Amino acid sequence: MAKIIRMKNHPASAPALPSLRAVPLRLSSNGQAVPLLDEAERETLAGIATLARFPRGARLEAEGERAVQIYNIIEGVVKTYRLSEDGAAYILAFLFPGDLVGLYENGRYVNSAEAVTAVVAHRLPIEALEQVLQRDPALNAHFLSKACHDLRAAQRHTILLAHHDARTRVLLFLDLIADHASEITGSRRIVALPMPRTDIADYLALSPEAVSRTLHALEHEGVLRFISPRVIEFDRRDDLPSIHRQSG
Amino acid sequence: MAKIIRMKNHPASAPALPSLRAVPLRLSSNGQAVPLLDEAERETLAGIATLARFPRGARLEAEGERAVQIYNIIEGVVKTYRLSEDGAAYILAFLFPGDLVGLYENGRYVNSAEAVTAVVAHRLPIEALEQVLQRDPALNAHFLSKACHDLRAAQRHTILLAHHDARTRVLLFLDLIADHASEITGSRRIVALPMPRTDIADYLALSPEAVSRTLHALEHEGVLRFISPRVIEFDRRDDLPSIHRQSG
DNA sequence: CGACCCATTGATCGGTCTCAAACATTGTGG
DNA sequence: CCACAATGTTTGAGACCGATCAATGGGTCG
Repeated sequence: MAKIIRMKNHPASAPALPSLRAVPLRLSSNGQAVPLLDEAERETLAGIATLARFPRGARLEAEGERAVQIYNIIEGVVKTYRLSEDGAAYILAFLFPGDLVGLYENGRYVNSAEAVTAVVAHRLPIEALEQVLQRDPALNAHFLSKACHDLRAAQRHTILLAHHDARTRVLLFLDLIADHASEITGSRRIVALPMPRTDIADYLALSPEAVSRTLHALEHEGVLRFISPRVIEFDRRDDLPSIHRQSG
Repeated sequence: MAKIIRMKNHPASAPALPSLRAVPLRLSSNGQAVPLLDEAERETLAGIATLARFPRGARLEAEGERAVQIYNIIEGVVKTYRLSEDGAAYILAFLFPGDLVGLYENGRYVNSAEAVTAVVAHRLPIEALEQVLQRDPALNAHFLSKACHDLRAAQRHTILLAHHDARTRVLLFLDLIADHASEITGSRRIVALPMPRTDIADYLALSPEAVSRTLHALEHEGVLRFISPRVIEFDRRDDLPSIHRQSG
């Protein structure tokens, strides 16, 4: 059961148009993430996009490579990471449908990216994308909103790591992942963890053993319940510091 | 000695125009941070900006406040942070001249910001700024570049925190701060630390005691030398994992 | 010169890492 | 359909490192 539960139905013959999901900068009704692009903007992006499919474990890009394209995820989960010299991985983010993959600097990718599950994505050539953004200020503004959204997400990750105890980190992680891959079932939520424990550990800066121990300690506390190793029933704790919530 | 060493000379009567510093997205000669804006763009921003001065310790904005303006730092150092319920602070970034302060979401500031030193900044009203960006796609693209730059900086912070040992965190911090506030003196560099140990600790997710101990341990190793508690002579170590360097 | 903030140092405690091994799950081929 | 292999996951025991609590020392500014 390694696939996201909340999966949209879309026939393989007609994949969804490009889409950016983010919490808007301006005041909106609720502080939740919403699709930023209107139909015309999605069509504009589709005009320069080609479809790409990746099996689980495939690498979308590598740190230091010349950046020629970015990806817009339609379906599946991607992780971005860096490798240290001793082989340890530092996972920077898990990316979901509506996210962009391919942050670059000085013409080269900053991070590596790998498919955690099977992934379908739009491939957007950088050259064409920059021209489109230059001609369409509103679209450019949406990419700026998305960048700000990702910056806030990175800051939440920072705050997660700033907590010393494994318990808080794991709870914050579950809270984070539940926003993307969960399904409400009565008063509790079923949360699917698309990635192995090692990836969770590399994201939380914990050992896989500590992740496992902490999850089971939380089960004994009654905070969550295992349905399978990758699927848990989880009721968001309200005693988490409000500082970590999506919309402050 | 709490002020930045590498300080530009500018008469108080004619403050510098707004400026954005970042590593460009596109391939450039060296991978270093450079001013993004040309003279016309700086004048455009100056047209909507008003000058603001803050003494050390002044708060520029608070988490949750309605966002009406952002700041472009001309001189001084600002920290952005969040407070947890028990009063602990999580410092997310130290910001320097050429940086922007005031990340917001859903119309409200995400973080609090406070002047670490005396600060001079341009106040940019959000409403006017968005109109200017809408009319000037190139300027908009530069703000996108800056957002990507800040995202990469946040990821570097994440990787810093992912390291377990205090020694590595402190070395990475010194490397980071040296890019902004250092002066070459022969083969070594004089690095000024504008902030107290408690702020360093809150940025590194260490206790102030651990920061102090680690700095002195590094002095005993010969990696650095104290000139005063806030000024050290520091030669960038080459045995740091390359993963952390500014340009990969 | 004194008061306050900041920085440093010391001892104990606790939590996570590490190393090691058993167990479960998934996918594959006979 | 079952046996097997390869991941992936869980559990256990001891060592290490930074947090914590407490107290002293130093700098700076009024």
